[in-house]
Amino acid sequence: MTHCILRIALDTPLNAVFDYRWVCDSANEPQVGQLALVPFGPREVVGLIVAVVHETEVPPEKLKDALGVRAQLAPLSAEWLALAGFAAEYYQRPLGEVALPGVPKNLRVGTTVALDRAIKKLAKLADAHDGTPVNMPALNPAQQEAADAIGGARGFAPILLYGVTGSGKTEVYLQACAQVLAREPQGQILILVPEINLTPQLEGNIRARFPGVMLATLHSSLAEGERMLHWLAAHQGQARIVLGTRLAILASLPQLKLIVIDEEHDPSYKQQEGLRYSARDLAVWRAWQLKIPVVLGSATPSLESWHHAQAGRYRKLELKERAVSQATLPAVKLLNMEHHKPQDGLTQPLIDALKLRLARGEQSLLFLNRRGYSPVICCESCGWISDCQRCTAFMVLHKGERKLRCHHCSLEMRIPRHCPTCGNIDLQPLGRGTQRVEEGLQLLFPEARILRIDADSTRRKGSAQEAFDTVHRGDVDILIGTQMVAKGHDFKKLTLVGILNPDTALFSQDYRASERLFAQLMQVAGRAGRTAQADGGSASEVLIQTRYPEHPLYGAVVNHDYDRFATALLAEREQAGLPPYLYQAMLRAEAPELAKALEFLTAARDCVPHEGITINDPIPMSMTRVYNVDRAQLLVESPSRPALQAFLKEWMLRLREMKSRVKWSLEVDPVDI
DNA sequence: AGCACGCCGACT
DNA sequence: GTCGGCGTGCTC
Repeated sequence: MTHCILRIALDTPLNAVFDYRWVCDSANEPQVGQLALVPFGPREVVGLIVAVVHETEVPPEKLKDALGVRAQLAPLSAEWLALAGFAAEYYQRPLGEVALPGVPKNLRVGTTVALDRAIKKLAKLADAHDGTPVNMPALNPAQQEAADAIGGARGFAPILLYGVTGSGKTEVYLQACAQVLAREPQGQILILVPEINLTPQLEGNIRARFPGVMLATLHSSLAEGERMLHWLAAHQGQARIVLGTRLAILASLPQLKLIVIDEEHDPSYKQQEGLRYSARDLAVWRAWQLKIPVVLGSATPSLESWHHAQAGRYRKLELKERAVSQATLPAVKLLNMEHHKPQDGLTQPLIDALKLRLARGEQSLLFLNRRGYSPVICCESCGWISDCQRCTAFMVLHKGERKLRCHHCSLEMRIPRHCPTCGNIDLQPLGRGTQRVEEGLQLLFPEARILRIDADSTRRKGSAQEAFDTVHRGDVDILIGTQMVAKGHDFKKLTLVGILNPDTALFSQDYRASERLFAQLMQVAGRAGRTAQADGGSASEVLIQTRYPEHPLYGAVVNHDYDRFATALLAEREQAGLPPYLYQAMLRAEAPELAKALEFLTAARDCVPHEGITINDPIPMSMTRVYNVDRAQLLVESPSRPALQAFLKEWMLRLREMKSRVKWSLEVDPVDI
């Protein structure tokens, strides 16, 4: 019996590893990659063993004994540790903060009963390794070519699968998966989707197609017991297909042979708090590390991926046709709101188009990315508007609940009967959200079955699914919704899409806004006409109400021309010196007083030399105050990623030394500027 | 980040 | 007299 020292990463913002004593004979030492229970301050926590050594600098009186090693669990592989290590370094966070949050909570507590139970349960399940697919539909030639290219790819192979909405990308993934499963008897496949709740049919499709393989899902709304089981099934190599959201990119997958990122342009692949990683970027790194193919699928690829494809670094596979023969892309028309004055937010041509669909028994979808009744109310006589007391934002009118609500801090108040400043009783709603459009529709079409789907109408768990089921059953004539309705769904009877107020994003300060708007419009337009019309006649259409019909973005949407739009946008980015031609990081600070936040950022700007790095001036964030805290930001740029990385590493050391009381955080490759 | 320790205001 | 406010300091 001797002692060894376990060097352990813990889930704490402290940028350090911690050493613990452990009694073991030298033949039976714990292994790197195992989890261990240790005392940490007044608590007991589970950490990750990153080294087993025999000496330590830590003075003996500080050194504590580890309490236990999770020996039942196979160590996390060296490759997985390297992935976590890379992410930690790249995003400038401590290793423990990257490696541990993805580990199921039941593995991170003092007791191992849940772990032992899960291991036993999985051992009972027969190893389902028969990758033979059933009911494989025939592919069209372009789909077949893509599936074969992915299935046949060897080594590191980043592939951009660029296919119009409805072109059958999912079928390509599934058949490529079938090829990989057949070739690699133990191989695992990771499929990432933006939001699992919006793609419930994908899980069903995979299960139905591959009845002989174990499928595990990983996403944030899993119950703890399930999360444990699924994580373990992936870690032990039993689950051969893992379907998950961005957090699944950090799953332990010892036999990983293929990664698929569906809708790779989707902003939800970027984590927006804590460790701000891009699951898409980590997926490409992971594929590179393991020398395996990675498929990035989209109808509107991110400019980053498009740029890589144009430069030949990614292989581009294109699906130009809709998969269902006779299902054509919808005709997109712009309705100039200067010519057609809207009533209740709807122009006459759109109203007529809705009438036509009602008469034909077809479905319509109205898209308005703004929930609530109206985004603000104001007093007509003194100009008072419904500002939030705690945020730089308006209180949104929710008429049904008779409340004003701030969408940023959730502050609620009753609708004032009269103006709080001048007493005038004539308070007017300004602008319109989905609730107000719904109300207008009910007046215009009293006989129609109208359904609203947004975050407010689907707050109860499972209610979103119920709502979508209602639409799929055909029990809805007009669907009005926010971006929730834009993704994924195949509405068979849908032949009209109306887009109500997209103009605001055209003139945003954020240079990525137009890229996002374009993707969103293409996505929602793609909901229409996904099935062949029986009579062949009732073509589907998309009507966009705008004040700027001459804007090139709309021109590109009308022509379904992502290619040209992306090329133009990339040229602009290159000329303006913006990503992907430049690498960025954002330092953000928050404090009760804006001046304190700005002061910190100014000090940060000057605290370290920065040759080859551009540090901009600190500025207040566009929404400066949220929940009584003022926020400011400092943008750092460099044309060289390694140079930026080297600078950030040094910078973080200095900033931590500053011991400022201001709360700050760094985001590498920021998406919201 | 947690969590404890520590030293000053309004309550049973 | 104490409950508790959040400043500051530590975690192998």
